[in-house]
Amino acid sequence: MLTNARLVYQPHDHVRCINAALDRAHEICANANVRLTATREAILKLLWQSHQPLGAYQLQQQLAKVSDKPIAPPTIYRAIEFLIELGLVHRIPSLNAFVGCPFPSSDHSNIFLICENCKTVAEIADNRVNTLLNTLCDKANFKPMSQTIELFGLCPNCESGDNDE
Amino acid sequence: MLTNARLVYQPHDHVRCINAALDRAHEICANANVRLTATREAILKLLWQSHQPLGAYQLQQQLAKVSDKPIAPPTIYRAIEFLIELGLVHRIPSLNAFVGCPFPSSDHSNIFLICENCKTVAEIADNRVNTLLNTLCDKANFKPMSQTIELFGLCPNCESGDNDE
DNA sequence: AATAATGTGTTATATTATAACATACTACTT
DNA sequence: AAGTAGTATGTTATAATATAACACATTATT
Repeated sequence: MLTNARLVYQPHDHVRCINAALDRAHEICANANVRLTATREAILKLLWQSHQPLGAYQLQQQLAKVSDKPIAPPTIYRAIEFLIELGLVHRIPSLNAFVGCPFPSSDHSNIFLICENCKTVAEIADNRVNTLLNTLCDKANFKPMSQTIELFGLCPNCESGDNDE
Repeated sequence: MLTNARLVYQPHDHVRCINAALDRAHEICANANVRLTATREAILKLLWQSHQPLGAYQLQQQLAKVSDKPIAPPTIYRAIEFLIELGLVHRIPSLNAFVGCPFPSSDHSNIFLICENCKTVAEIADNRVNTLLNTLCDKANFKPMSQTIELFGLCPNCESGDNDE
């Protein structure tokens, strides 16, 4: 099992998250021989500012603060698309929002723990889940290609009464 | 395990699907002491016309053919909300669309098999999945409340080369 | 029939996402 | 270094999805 849950739910040095993510991104882009342009990197960085997913228009607003020129939605969506294709970012469909992937090079079971209170999202990858789902698909004669598993509930901080918003 | 996959992927008497769904709906509404109004019933019926999810505006168009008056989005969304709350309908977040639930009274693991070719959606409920996911949540100290599991791939008909659109 | 509760109509608008075409940048070739 | 193909972004407009706010209608109950 692979997860960033422990980290996400604890106070931690967030700069390290960001730097680690950017390092991974540079490496992955280099290997894939594609360009991590300024806009793309800026968006990835913004997505790692917290463990709460951001929508495209939130990203636009945040970018406006950083950059001098306003950036229009198509550019945002293009950059997001790029990052998703490389596995660096996930879309959380039920939130219409995007979050950085903590283990972009690993197998993706794409299990998201979404806190309904503070909106924090942690991710899990677990082979047993994939195995089990594959078994179910087999029985149904369904050939799975990709998946998104969204679990909604309360993170440890919010369940214990904290309001960590 | 509970699923409608076999049924969905085979030619079948569709009128029975619809009638069964409406019967269940009437019963559930009666038990809950809420009203299955004409609009709500019409929308549920439309959602059972096929096993392909429909968006709110598709529902609106279909309704326009049936009803005399045009029905505005808020009414559609209200009816959908009602049906979802009763467990009669699911939202498929990645499609922004809605589909009838084949076993509204049972435990919901909410596993959707979404065919990327013909868009057909089958549903599975399986306790092992829930058990496993609960175990993972426990380890992460996350308290799950609800979930949506979307599996994208090819249904048996589309994988075998048919184009069952 | 009066009333409260529930459901729908109506208008406007918010939010999310993409199409289509123009321009700019990058890397490679010669 | 200039030309060129490929890639990335800018720009404008608009499509698609969803909801807010308030008015009116219907239903159930007394």
